[in-house]
Amino acid sequence: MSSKTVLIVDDEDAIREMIAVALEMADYRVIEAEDAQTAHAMALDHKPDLILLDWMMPGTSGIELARRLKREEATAEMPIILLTAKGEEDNKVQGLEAGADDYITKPFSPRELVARLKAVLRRATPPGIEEAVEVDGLRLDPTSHRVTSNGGALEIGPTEYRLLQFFMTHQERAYTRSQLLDQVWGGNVYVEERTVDVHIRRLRKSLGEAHQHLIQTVRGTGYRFSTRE
Amino acid sequence: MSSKTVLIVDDEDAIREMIAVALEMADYRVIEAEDAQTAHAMALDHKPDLILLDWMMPGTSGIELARRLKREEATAEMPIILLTAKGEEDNKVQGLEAGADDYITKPFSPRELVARLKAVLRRATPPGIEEAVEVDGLRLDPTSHRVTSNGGALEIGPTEYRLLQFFMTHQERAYTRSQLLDQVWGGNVYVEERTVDVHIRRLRKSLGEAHQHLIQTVRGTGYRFSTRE
DNA sequence: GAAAAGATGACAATCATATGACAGGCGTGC
DNA sequence: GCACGCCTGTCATATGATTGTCATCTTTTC
Repeated sequence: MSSKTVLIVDDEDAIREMIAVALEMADYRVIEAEDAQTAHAMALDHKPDLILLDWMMPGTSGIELARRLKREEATAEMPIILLTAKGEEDNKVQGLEAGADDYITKPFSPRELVARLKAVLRRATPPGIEEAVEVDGLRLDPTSHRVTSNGGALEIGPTEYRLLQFFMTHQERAYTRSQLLDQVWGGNVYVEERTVDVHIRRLRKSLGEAHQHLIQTVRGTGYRFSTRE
Repeated sequence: MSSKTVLIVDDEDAIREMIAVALEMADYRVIEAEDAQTAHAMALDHKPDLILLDWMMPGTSGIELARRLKREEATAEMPIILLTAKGEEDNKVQGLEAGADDYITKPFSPRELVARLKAVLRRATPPGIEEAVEVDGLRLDPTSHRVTSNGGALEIGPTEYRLLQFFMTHQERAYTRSQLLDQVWGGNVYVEERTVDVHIRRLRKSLGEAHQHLIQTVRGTGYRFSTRE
């Protein structure tokens, strides 16, 4: 799962640092800006997935920046969370009007910050709709996350599920072990190529007699999912 | 019966107010938004039972918002009634195409508004919200707010009840912890994802031997309610 | 038949989920 | 106002599934 990038905009080093640490621990990538000007440029350059914006800053204020970002098409979709000192309730309305997606009052706990950030990100990224694939009575349904063989549910591990999903959406084509590692395991993991063999075996086992012929060995190359032959 | 929540979206304060009063008299809970942005957020956060949407608004228009709401899964099921100025008959087609469930022409009487609103709500209320759902001898009856297993009443906490209700009305589908938090806890609460595990356990415990197999773990993903396997 | 490539079974480390316990919050009844 | 019990969310720990690797066996190729 690729981690999300968060842009922190605050004029105080200490606060930026504190937030950055909290977010990095929660496995987000973090970029920082200490004024609105820089922040605006970074938003355009790095396209962060979310912006944490301090309300009060010297020069262009946070809320002004929020408005500006929402006005421009390139940045309008980026969710914004405003940070503000306590007890400024009317700011809240103003903030949400400016297009902020959420609003956190200082002081806040790292836990709260991360939780709300997650919630906002979740809302901003509607899950893609995936369709079921069916071949020869073998059916993989991403919605229920289930694989059935002629109607009967199959026992299948997470990796084998991903492997099968990849194969079923890329049929009739041979892949090397290396390609499969990239596609199914993800770009930069370090595992032995032979490991693919093992998972292929596990997948075949899971598929059972009825369908294991669909996973074919291509000698000297790798594997292929095919209904033919 | 718990009263329904209606989200009013209109840029004119006076109109919102007028409608709000009418609806509150008819015993609906009312929330308001004056632009599409806010409305979208509120729809996600508060999960209103129905949305009253002004056709013409500055910025994102009503119809655009309608389309967006229908496109996203979390809001697709919410019925929408479009409000529009008189004599724009062709809007009607466009509106219904965008997924609106009904269409009211301004000016309208409060009586008419409430009547059509009721009608739409009646039509739109899916089973499980008002009607009982039953699966394999496990029965959840929203009217009496009661769960029975082969006739015998079950001890079940509020959260577990909502969780079960959600599951029974969304069967054969895998949900991540995150999605369950959104759907069952509501969009704006911040709790640990692991908390879901605990409530799943409590729910399973409540269901007892007879039915706990219906709540299935989908390793690496989340949980699923299913009668199969 | 020998070499090369793939299949298979076993295994230990790792990771995700299940479980039990606990403390704070909330409402109820006294 | 106060004690009580229920519900919740969180944590630490237990349990069990999954993963990557290796050694060994089988098949294919020439």
